[in-house]
Amino acid sequence: MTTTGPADPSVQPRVPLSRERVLRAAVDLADESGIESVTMRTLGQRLGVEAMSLYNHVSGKEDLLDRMVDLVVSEINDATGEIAGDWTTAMRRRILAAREVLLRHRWAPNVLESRTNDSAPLMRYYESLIGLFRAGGFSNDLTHHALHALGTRALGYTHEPFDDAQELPDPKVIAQQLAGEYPNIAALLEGVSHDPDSTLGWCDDQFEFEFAVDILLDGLERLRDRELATRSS
Amino acid sequence: MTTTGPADPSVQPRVPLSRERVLRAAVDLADESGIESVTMRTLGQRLGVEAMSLYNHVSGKEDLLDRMVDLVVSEINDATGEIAGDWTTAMRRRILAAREVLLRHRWAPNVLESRTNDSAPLMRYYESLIGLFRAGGFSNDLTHHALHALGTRALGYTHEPFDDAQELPDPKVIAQQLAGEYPNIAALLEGVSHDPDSTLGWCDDQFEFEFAVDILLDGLERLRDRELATRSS
DNA sequence: ACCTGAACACCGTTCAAGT
DNA sequence: ACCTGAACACCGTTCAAGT
Repeated sequence: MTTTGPADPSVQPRVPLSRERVLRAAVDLADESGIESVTMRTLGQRLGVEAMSLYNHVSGKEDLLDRMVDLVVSEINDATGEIAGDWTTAMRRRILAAREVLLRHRWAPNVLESRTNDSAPLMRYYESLIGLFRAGGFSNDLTHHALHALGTRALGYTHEPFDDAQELPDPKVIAQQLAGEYPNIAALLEGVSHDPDSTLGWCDDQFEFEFAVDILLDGLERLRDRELATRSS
Repeated sequence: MTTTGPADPSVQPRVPLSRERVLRAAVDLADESGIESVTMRTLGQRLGVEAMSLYNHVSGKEDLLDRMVDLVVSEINDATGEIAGDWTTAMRRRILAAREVLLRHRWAPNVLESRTNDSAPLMRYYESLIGLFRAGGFSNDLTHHALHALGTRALGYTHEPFDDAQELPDPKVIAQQLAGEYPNIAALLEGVSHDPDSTLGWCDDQFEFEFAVDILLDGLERLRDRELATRSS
């Protein structure tokens, strides 16, 4: 068995705390146990240190959260920076690549939205998206509207009001329970039993996300074409 | 001056606490001072009672938040229930009416998304939306995808990653500061100075919201028409 | 049946003290 | 320069006690 005496350099307490290590540990902790488990005390514990030591590397909880978001958005930039090509396919691929990153950090969207300070990595991401729109022939105005229309989908995620209602049991059973009070919902749920190709009854998040992105990108492209046509006339 | 003796029925402590009063007070408090100010202690204080008394009318903080959301969604149902007509205009008007309600309760979207229990008023709202789609000739599948595509916009709101960056000072000044690091963002911001009709530089939330809703509704209608065409062929 | 006071287990954070 | 222990001001919540 290996000795873990104070001279052993592989032993935990030897590696010194740093801002970098604190932030990485916070992201890992949030990935594993959820953002609500990221408290100064548990984070310190994970790093083998008292909570108060963290304040030497981070100015407080808000700063910690700001920098955690920065790390995640930097990951998005790394994953999407190289993606180029004609604007619709490039935009689509970037958005889906961003989505993959966020699926690894499910706490990130909510934290991102709670931030009030702007983030340099986020600026860089939008810088690159705007470049794509402009190269695709979009006017300033249409680019602006397009960013708003995509909203958080530009970053690869979306909020849905029924986020947690997705682990449904057999939709047919539920449909019968709801038939009295909610006939339309019940009929919708029953749709799945009559049509074997239906995607109803379970929700394929990836499909639904792409479905919505495609509607938006198609619509935006149509508006750009119209814009180009009126401009040249 | 009026006497406020113990026999005066108009004096505050006389009106007894009730579940209804607790919930109304909580919504009012959140509207006025933000959701973070809704603590059991401050809510009790507002009602002239100790925090612990609230537990006689509400099973806890989570229950309180559930019911606060229910109140707001009920308001949406009241505002939208009567709106009928051909599906695009009816859907559009309902969504915009829901938006007006949520603009009066800005804390509601975030709380709604943090809920894990499903809400009867929310079910009723979706029941009515689904009815609109079905009456408009949408298949079960397309109705399902449509609800996902609309996402929270079906309820009249949307999350944008730059929510707080909207009280910008002069966009031209910002553009110059950003020109070095973010040339595309800067160019976008400068667009406003070259085009007097541009909507850039400030963000008209209502315009942007309707812009996105219209893209989605147009796209959905197009898909429905295609669906109807293939079905009848 | 409803309300209260004291207490508990958690937060983030400050500060004086250690090395 | 970095880490610690004790303390403070907040949370939500429990519980025994009052009326």
